[in-house]
Amino acid sequence: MTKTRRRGTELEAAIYQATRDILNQDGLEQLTFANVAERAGTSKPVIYRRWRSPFELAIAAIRDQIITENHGQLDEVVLTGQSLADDLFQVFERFTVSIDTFNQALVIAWFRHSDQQNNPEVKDLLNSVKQIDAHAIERVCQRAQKRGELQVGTLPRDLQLMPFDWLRYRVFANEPITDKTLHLLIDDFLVPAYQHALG
Amino acid sequence: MTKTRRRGTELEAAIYQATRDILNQDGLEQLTFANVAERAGTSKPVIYRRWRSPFELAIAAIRDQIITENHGQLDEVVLTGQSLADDLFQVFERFTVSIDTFNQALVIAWFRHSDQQNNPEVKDLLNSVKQIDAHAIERVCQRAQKRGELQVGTLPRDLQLMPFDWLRYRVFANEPITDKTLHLLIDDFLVPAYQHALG
DNA sequence: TGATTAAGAAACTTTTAGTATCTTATGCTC
DNA sequence: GAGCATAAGATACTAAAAGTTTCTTAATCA
Repeated sequence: MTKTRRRGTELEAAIYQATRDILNQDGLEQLTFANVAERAGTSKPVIYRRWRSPFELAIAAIRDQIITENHGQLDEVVLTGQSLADDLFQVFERFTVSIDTFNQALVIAWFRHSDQQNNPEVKDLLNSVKQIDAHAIERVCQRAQKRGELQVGTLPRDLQLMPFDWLRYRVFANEPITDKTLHLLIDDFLVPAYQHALG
Repeated sequence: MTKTRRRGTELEAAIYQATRDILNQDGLEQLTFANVAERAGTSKPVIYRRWRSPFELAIAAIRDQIITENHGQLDEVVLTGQSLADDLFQVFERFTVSIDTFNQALVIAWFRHSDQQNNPEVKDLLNSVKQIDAHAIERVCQRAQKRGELQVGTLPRDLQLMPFDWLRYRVFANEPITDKTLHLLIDDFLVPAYQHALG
């Protein structure tokens, strides 16, 4: 019989981890408070005291991961490419690592039929992620401008975010993302489009 | 007390309609057999006899709508544009009418954590929709080729489908789609990309 | 060291999903 | 048109899971 009890931040971290494990391994359908409690080695009331529903918990757990772990690094990737295309490839290769988690938040929002108006948590998450994505592209463009590949200027926000949207959609629709996919995106779409917009 | 009883196709149509109403108005979370039965003016056992779960019913109802009503018309849109950009606009404007329904199928697949391998119904749906979308683009390109705007050739499949993917993503992420959005997509992305690929 | 807070176990209540049974309307066959 | 097979729909039941309450005791802090 264990006499030790976790509490506070340590306990919450364990609950978040258990939540994400269930989401990734078994899917949203299996995300119940009972399952989370068992996996985190705690009990239902502990979880009920903190979150109102498995969905709130899921959003919190996803937020925790995106903000603290994965995504914050995207706009800090060290760019070493010799061209616009090279740099873009580096950004997107890093990006593909952490897509799944974010999509789950959107699926949850859809499932609950609550748009961002009703769901400030999801809205915040979305905005902070967009901010990071756009910044990564800005860095790439600035390097290309220094090289003389692009003229000076800033791309429209929707243009900046489009490749990220598309890659997320592919994951959502269960389409593979390979190096070839990324090269198609970069060579046939982005470089021509950027040159057209800043050319 | 009503003595009249619907059966067969008529009854199924009512159940499909009730299912879609619930999906659109209340979301997937509210899609239970009890709710569907009540809304369709029938009873639970009738529905249990035909479908195994609310998800199977949802896929069937969505399939019913996409195949029979909305989407089949996309590649039959009468194109009257004077340019590649005009024609593309006409296709996408028509496309935006029927996106929601399709995304719901993807959300359901995600929720159940079943990819297309496990879910032939979803796979079929996806493929038939992709076929239609790609064909619509092919028609537009052929017209542009006759006009001399593009060289002869066929775009890669992923390139053909990219704008549809992106628009679906925007709906999924609750981003607005306006005429301005479409013009950005067409003028800054597609036309340069198509000219690059067939230029 | 005593007081306060919160974790965790267990039992309980309530709700909902899923099933079984039965009556009777519908539509087909002879 | 009478009788028969099929399936709709009402009702009640069963089983499982969600959600809640209570209580004991570990952790933390004054």
